[in-house]
Amino acid sequence: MNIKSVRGVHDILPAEAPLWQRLESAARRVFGAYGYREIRLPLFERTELFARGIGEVTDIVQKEMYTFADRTGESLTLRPEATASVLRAYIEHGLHVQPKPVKLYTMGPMFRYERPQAGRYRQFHQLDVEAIGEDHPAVDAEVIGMLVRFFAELGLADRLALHINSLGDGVCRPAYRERLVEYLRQHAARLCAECRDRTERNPLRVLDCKKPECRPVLDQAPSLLDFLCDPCADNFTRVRAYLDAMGIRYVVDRRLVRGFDYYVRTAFELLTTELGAQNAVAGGGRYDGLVALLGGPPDAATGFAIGMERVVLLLGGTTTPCPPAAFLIPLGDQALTRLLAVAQEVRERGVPIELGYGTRKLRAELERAHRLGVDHVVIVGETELGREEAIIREMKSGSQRTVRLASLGDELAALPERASSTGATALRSEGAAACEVGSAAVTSPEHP
RNA sequence: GUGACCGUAGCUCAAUUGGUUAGAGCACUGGACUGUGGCUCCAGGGGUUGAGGGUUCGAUCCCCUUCGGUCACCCCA
Repeated sequence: MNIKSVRGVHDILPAEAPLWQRLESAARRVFGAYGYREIRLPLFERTELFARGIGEVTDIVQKEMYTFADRTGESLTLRPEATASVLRAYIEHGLHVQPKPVKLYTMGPMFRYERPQAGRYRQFHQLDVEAIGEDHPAVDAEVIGMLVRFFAELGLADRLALHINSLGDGVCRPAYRERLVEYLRQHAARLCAECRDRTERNPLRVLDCKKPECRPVLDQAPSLLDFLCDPCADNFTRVRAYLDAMGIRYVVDRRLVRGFDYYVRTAFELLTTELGAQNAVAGGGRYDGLVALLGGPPDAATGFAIGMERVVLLLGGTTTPCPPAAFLIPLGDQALTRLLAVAQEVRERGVPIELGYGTRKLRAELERAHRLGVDHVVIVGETELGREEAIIREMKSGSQRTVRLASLGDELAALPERASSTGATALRSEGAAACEVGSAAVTSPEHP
């Protein structure tokens, strides 16, 4: 039996990889402009880190972690999210001595043992951002502004809605929670079984229930926003004022909640209606208690995570490779030897070259060149070799010219540039179909 | 973890109530066309019908199990 990939994981094939490169380069560009620096982290940590950092009673820790014992018997876990690792590194390497806030981003795969579904996988990827050591509401607004800018950069701004809320803090939330539980118990008869159960376990999440029969009760439920203590209310007002000043549109969504106690005040999500049940493309908020909980200084922190698969789904489509500048067709072994050397030289100069291997008929090679979409083809057979010449054929017109074999490299390097030399996206000269060059595409200094 | 639907070639899909050698298009390779592409035609390579078991003279089709996919619940990115 053939070996197949594991459930819930997927390969990112060449047709799709340029989309990911586009995401990654947009992230580096945008986050860099806001002063964020990349941190690269291990994919697994001691299980204890996640158990403490995410919360023992959460679904993630209770049933979704990829946990295993290494050879010494120590319990390790593939990271289900990045925040705990970022903070662990922040504490472990004393990054807290740097000017605050310490602004970090990281990206890569996360692992959760869940049933796969549209926009949800067992190995998935996140872009993760954390601003640590500053509790000013402007940091929340600034981080949200960066998130919005990132999606604007990708052309997705008008397909996403920004929802924000305030979760209060350790002073005002307990009082609200008590009040909410009281209300939910009163109206338990009109709630679904799940909501009745959650009323005791995790009352804030009840507000999240999507079942229509629960809506009337939940819509009338007391709102956390009405219970915010003065400092939290002021904080939320200021966050919104900053967002308004930046011209960022949002809706205050009082159903937006977080499961863990260390989340305080600002919470936000970017939502879409285009991905089925998985409507959150990015989510974040403030978690002032977490650094201390993990054994660090009492530093405040705020941040967000972007689900990369979900962004790629929104971007949609696939890409076709950009054609090389020229296709070299040797006829026979001797010609191949010469053209291989020429190709090596021209590629050194950053010009993409495709090369035949002299094993097929000229006709077949030309057909292949045509299908690759190349503009120029070089033909060198016995005749040309004998004269130290090469034929350069312009495919569209069919016109050919003969050049000295010795100067073929210069001729090829001087071919008009088709691909955009700046971005990761270029248009084919035919105009219709877009093609992609790798984000590492090089333009040689001699040919800007 | 629960539920529904679905697995046939690299891709998109066929295959009479269960019927003998599982087909087509696209893609790939070659030929018609000895060293000159786009069009056309022909041919070829490719499949343990996801896997395992069962019923049957006979299973892609019916049954069971399992793996995977899709969607939803749960939860989240």
